[in-house]
This record gives sequence, structure tokens and C-alpha cells, in this order.
Amino acid sequence: MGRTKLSDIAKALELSKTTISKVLNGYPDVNALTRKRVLDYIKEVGFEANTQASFLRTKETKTVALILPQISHDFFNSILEGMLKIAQQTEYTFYVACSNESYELETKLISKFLKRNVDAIFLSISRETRNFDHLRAIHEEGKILVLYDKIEKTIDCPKIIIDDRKASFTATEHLIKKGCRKILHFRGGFLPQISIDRYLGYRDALDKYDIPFDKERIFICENANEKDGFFAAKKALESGIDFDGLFTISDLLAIGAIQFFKKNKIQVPEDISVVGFSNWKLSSFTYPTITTVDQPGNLMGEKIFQTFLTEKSLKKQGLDPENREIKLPSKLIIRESS
Amino acid sequence: MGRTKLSDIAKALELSKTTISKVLNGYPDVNALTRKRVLDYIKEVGFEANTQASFLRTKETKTVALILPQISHDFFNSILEGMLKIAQQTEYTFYVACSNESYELETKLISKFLKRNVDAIFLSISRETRNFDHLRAIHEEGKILVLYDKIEKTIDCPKIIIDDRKASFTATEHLIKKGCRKILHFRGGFLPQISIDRYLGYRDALDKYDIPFDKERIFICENANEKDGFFAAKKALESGIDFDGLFTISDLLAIGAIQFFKKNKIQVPEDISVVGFSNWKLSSFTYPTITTVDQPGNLMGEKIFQTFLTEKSLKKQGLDPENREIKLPSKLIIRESS
DNA sequence: TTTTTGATAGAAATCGATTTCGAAAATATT
DNA sequence: AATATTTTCGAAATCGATTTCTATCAAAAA
Repeated sequence: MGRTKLSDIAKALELSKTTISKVLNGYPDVNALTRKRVLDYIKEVGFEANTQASFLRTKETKTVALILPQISHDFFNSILEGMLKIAQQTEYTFYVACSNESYELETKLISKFLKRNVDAIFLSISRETRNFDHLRAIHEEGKILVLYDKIEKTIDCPKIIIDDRKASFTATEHLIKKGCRKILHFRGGFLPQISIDRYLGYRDALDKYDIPFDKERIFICENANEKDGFFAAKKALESGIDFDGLFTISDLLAIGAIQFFKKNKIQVPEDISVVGFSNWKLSSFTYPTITTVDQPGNLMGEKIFQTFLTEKSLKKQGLDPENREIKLPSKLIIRESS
Repeated sequence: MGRTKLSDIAKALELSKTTISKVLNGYPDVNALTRKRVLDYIKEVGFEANTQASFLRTKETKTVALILPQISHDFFNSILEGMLKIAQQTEYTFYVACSNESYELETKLISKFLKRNVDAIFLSISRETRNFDHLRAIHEEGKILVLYDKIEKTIDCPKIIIDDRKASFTATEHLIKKGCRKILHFRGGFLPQISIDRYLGYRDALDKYDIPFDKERIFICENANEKDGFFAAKKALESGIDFDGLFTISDLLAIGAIQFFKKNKIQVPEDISVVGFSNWKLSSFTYPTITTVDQPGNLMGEKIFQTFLTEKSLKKQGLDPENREIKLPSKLIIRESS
């Protein structure tokens, strides 16, 4: 017999589909008594309109897509967690996909979701992405785009980010206050904005305390994993430059570096203080535990979804949004490594 | 102007919508030349049928829903990762949701997804779930259900699991071979099948090596996290019973226990050997690193999706499936804690 | 030549909702 | 009492595809 339909309700109440639909969509030309009769009955049988059918006329699917650059990553994971927590209570459902840091896959996924007529796409740009036409396509189809974490400044859309520059400043400052003057920095590649911002925060701190910047102390790690951290530390040692501190853009880099230091009898934190980034769960279980910057992933997930909702309602009212960049606060967590 | 529609193609080629649709759906009554003309044009403009519109007639949405009991959990995470990796290449899209180990939320999510007319639901049952009517509802609506990891044996559907009993046997046997005779077991609650199976595996190993079972060495941990592990270890010590080994059903429990042991000058692995479960990423970064059972999450994710595809094609052909329980192999990873 | 068959294409109904527009009934105004 | 206005409701068109059923035409069989 299948799911209850609009016409079933109409038949049962001896009304037309039109009237039932009007009640559901808040049209004013329905008698108060009739409205009540319909609402009561709907509550009784638990009717909800078929989204697929509604879409044909309304062009709204009540679905959104979250594209993550990585899945097995504590920070992105907590974003997903935070978003689901609040969004599951709404009528929206969530597509989830992973670009795997690939530009090609990212464009494919976006095109796929646009074909599915999602109402919005939430994206953190992949490491490879240099061209942004696929983001413009989202706007051309009248859909909402919300960028988070790894954003592109030139695209006009809401953006949710961590205040990376400030967080890095605080982290580096912490090392300076601990007495470090020769601080290494393991940074990311040249494109993602966050990698640049974190580097700038590091520079800010040096500047503030009149510590000369030495570009020999900067090491680029394309993949923010243990292996890259290990080898960056190796390169640092082999380069002969001296150091007493290390600020990395990821806990995994910090772990890899610490592994290398241990192997070479360089003690953490006695010989070198280390600060990571992201507050991976494992950073509080390593030996030594790692000082790190906690990024509010759950909060970010919530904000992304809420931002979409307000963006949508603004759009409906034909209004232009004002501040489209939301910076979330991060927090330095001090542990044994510093 | 919007997305290309069937009628646009029809107009451009001076054919009817019918013919275009027939080409797309492989009907035989289309001239080979016409078919080629249509296919060529479709390739040129990159047309794909609107899923929402198709659904109205075909009742297929080409969407599936994955319900995870937890998000921030390495194993479930890698299931999601594995599934996305292969499923993103298909025409299907993925809804993801999290029951948060709540029965109420689980039923709500399922009902929500059924309203959305998903083609299939992939579920790992929540810890709270005792009643299974909501699973039967999935079948009543003609949708496919695939259970994974935390399954319910009485429901007739494909099930993908780890061979938990055997894995636990191997883990416990490893402790025995290391010389342990008084092995603690931190188990889960009484319901999820996996918790029972892991306990049975532990018993199997004791039996095989003629080690008497002592129920005083079993501790129940409802939440498989560090805190529960810490307190279970505390209870074990306070109970006065002696021990030289510990097998837990989760790495987090093992970590918590090791933290307690360290605090009380009980050395791992000198005084007690410890084996965890799941191979969380962090278990290879703790001090000492933790011996554990690696569960092939990625593989499980792939299998779940593949199983759905075969189940669907069997259903279409009106065939009954044979073996509906797939057991995946796990692997003991030996590290410093044992 | 007439009839039958087969190949090909399209008209129209359908899926389940939304929305426009017009009709009928109730009420207000003159 | 006649007319104008407001309330309330439903018929029908629509969204974009699929599918059934019918029509046409050419080739084959009678």
C-alpha cells in the first residue's frame, strides 16, 4: 500500500489535494476549522511530503553536501560530528564525500552534487586546487556555497575559519616565553591560505619579541603526516643550524619530529620544545604529550550549517549579507613537550 | 537557463522525449542510427537524468544512507573512508548520519531516510537498541538493509562482520604464549554481539591452554573509553586478585588501564602485558605502544557497499541470496605493551 | 495486389507534490 | 434588494522524467 500521500489525506477528509497542500505550506486561504482538521489528521498519520516530488515544483531538495578533503583526520572528523549533531535535528539530510585532497575529484563531486540539486555545498578546498571555476558554477546554479577551513578569499561566499594567524602567534609566543630563541617552523605548502596564515603568525611572534627571522629554520612539509615530520627534523639536524624550539602546523608532523629527535638523543622538551597544531586525540597520549592548538571542530561544524541557514533566509528575502567571514577562536593546550 | 533536460535534447535533435528516454534506458525499439545520434549528442552536452524526477516513476533514488553509531572513532571512520572511496565512483550518493549510540535517534534516522526513499540503509546497531521493529520497517518498504559490525542475528539481511571471536582468541593466545596465566578481560556490555563474541574468544583461548577461567577477572566497561579503562584497572587492583595480563575490547580501555598502572608503579609489559582492540592510530604512538587487533575498516566499508550492489541485483532478478554473513579477517599487531 | 509482420517513433498518462486561477458561497455595502 | 467584496475551496497546469499504447511506414508473405 505504501506511504501515505497527499491524495490519501484528501480522500480521507473529503477535501482536495490543493487544500491539504495549502495547509502544509501555510497559505492563508484556508478556513481555520478546516486547517485544524487537516493538521490533526496529519499528526495522526504522520504525513510528510515526498521531497522528490516537491522538488519538481519548488526546486528545493532539503539536502546539503559536505565535502571533506580527508576522512581520517581528527579535525575534519570533529567538524562532521558537530555538523551532524545539530543538522540531524532539522529536516535536512546530509550527503558526505571526500575529495582526498584531489582537485579532479573535488570538481567531480561538486558536479555530481549539483546534478543532485543539493541546496548547498560545504567545502574545504583541496590542497591541489588552483582553479576555482567549479566554485563559481555553484553560484551559477543558484546554490549556496559555504567554505570552511581551507578557503579561497576571492570567492564571494560565507567562510568559516579558525583564526590561524593569531593561534600560531600564541603558539610561537608560548615557545618564546619558555625561553626558545631559535625556533624551527615546519609549514605546509604555499597555497592553502591556512598554511600562509600560520607562517605569518609565527613571524608575528618573532617580530614582537625582536627575534631575528632566519629562513633556514623554515621547512616545507607537503603532507602533514608523521613521515614528513620525521624527515623535516632530519633535514634540520643535517643542515647544521641550531635550534631550541619547533612549531609545526600539525600534531602528526610534531610526532614524526619527536620520533626523530628521540632516535638522535635530542630530548623533548629539555633540548627542544615542541608545539603542534590541531589537538589530535593522540597528542595527549604520546610520550611526551604534545603541546598543541585546539581547533574547535565541533563548533565549526555547527557554524557552517547555521551560516547556511541564515544565508538561505537572507537570499529568500533578497537581502545582501554583511560579514561573511567568521573567525572561530582556538586555544593553546600546554602539555609536556614544551 | 538551467540544466539541460530531456525535452531540450528532444527539441535539438527533432525527436520526442520518449525516444531520448528509450535510448537512455536501453529500450530496443530505437533505430541504431537514431540511437547513435542521441548518444553522441548526450555525450556532447553531458546530460544526466534528474534523479528526483526519475524517482517518481522508477521509485529509485540512487542514494544510500550510512548510519554510524559514533563519528570520532577510528574504526568507524575507516569504514566511512573505505566506503566513500569506492562508492564515489558510482552514480550513488551517500547520506551519512550518526546515531550516537542512541536507540531513539537510530529509529528517527531510519524513519527519516525511509521518508527520503533511500535505496538502502547501512547500519551498525546502537548500544542501546533492544527492539528491532524499525529494522523490519526497512524491509516492509522494500528497501535493502545491510548490517555491519554490531549486528542482530535474528534479522534476515546481509551482514558484514569481523571474526571477533577468532580475533580475540588470537589476542588472548598471544598473551598466553608470552607467559601470562592470570589474564584480565575488560569486556563490553551484554548486548552487542561483538562484545559477547570477544568474550567467547577469550574463553576459547583459556580453554585451549587449560587455564582455569575465573570470573573475578572479567570487568564490564559500558563505555569503551580511557576513563572506563582507568577505573576498571583500579577496581581490578583493589579487588586484590592477581594478574599478569590484560585483554581489552578497545585500545582506549587499554590506554586508560595503562595510565592507571603507570600511576601505581605497575610496569607494562614487565608486570603486566596488555592487548587492546581496533588498532586506533594513537595506539602506535603511546608509551609503550599497544599490541592490538587490526580491524580492516576500509575493507569493511567496501564490502558493505558491494554487498548492497549484489543484493540489489539479486532482488531485481527475483533470486534469493545464499550466504548472508561475510566475516572479514583481522590481524594481531604486536607492539611494546606485550 | 492485398494482407501480415516488423521496425521505429511519438502521444499521452503517470508519478506526487505545488501553485495559479477561477468559481461558489458567505458577508458587507449601497 | 441589488451589488460588491471577502472567504474558502478545487480544477487543472506544471515540474522532468518513464512507460504504455498506438500509429506509421516499409518489407515480407499471401
